[in-house]
Amino acid sequence: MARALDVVGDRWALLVVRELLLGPRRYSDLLEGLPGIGTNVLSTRLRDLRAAGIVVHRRTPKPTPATVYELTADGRDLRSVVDALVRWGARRLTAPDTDDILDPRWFVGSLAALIDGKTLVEGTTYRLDVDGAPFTLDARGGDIAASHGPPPAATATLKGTLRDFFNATRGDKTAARRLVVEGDVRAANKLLAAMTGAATRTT
Amino acid sequence: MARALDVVGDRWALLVVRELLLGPRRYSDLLEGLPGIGTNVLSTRLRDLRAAGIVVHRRTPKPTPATVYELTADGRDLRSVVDALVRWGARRLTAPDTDDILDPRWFVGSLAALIDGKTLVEGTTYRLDVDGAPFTLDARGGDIAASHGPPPAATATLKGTLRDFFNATRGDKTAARRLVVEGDVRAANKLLAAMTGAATRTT
DNA sequence: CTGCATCCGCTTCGATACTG
DNA sequence: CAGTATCGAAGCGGATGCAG
Repeated sequence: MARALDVVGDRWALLVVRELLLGPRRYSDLLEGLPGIGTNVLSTRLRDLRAAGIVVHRRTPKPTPATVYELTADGRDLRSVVDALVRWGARRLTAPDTDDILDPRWFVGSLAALIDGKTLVEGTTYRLDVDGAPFTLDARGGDIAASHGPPPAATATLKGTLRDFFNATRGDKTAARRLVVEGDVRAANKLLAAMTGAATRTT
Repeated sequence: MARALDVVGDRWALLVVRELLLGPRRYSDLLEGLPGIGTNVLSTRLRDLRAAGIVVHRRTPKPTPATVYELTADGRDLRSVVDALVRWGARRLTAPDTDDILDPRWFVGSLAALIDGKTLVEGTTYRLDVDGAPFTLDARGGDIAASHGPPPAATATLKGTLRDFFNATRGDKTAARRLVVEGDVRAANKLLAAMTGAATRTT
């Protein structure tokens, strides 16, 4: 464990990994996704994570010149660590302070960790539109992989505000009913059922 | 996750938790179990962890006056986080450097995280004597709980040097055969089989 | 505009020394 | 044994500068 903490024990390392678990991101995306990190710290973290073989950066000269950072296979394996932290931290999140949950990305990432993927049908792909931002939820191998951006093809789509999504995970069925469902209604209801109360479950 | 890291994201916090997962410990035990921590940092961490409801300290006036620190239920739940880190870090532990693995406590704690508890018989209690230090391994609920000290009653006992134990987890069958088995041989062999190659498995 | 590097004030760390 | 006090060094958060 000490070896693991040598690599991802720094204050921001796991938060950077968490951002990249949703898909590749640019330097400035990471900066705004990690409020308060400071540009020097981010560049140092990225360099360290790159040296540790957790992150790679790649240029995308296709449409616009930019560099994106993404996780290696080793980095993606940190999802078990991130998920464990999310699950443990979710129970201590007693008060849904208005300032606490700001970013749809954070919500979707946590959601994937909190839902029991085994209650969903293997291979189902969901599209979530949270405050207008599209995300993909993929049920495979008994757990759920989240990524930003819309899926090529979705089994079902859920749309709604971040607040309604959030309250739904805390057991608010009224909020859950406010979410707009499209596509396979049966599949959507399975996800809704799994979501409901996800943040308050002990497991 | 940010909330979780607020509490256990500090440099030594999870290492302190890891020590206490093996059972209650005194201040000076923790100091020597965490090389390089510095007494002021330890006292600060313990105060913070106590304020967060993860650790409590209790006086034991029975035989000798001393203060022991132990985890609350919330603190014990961090085992999933610690185990995830151990499993992730184990694969990066390529070289079995002679200086890397020093403490039998660290080995036993990692072992419990790396073994698949479902291959053992529910309720089995093992005693491990590693370099003469006794430990308890309890198979319950599909995973394995490790603690320091001998069990009241053991189904089987394994004795050996730390090096032999360690090499056994890396697939060295010669080292595994050097371990002395007492008690229920069938149960002991189940554990040995689960141990063998535990550190190199991908899962 | 993106992807950093540099400087600066401040907190925290690690080590040592000291006390109830 | 169980910490507190002190101190230099390192790292963090923030602002700014700057090349591609």
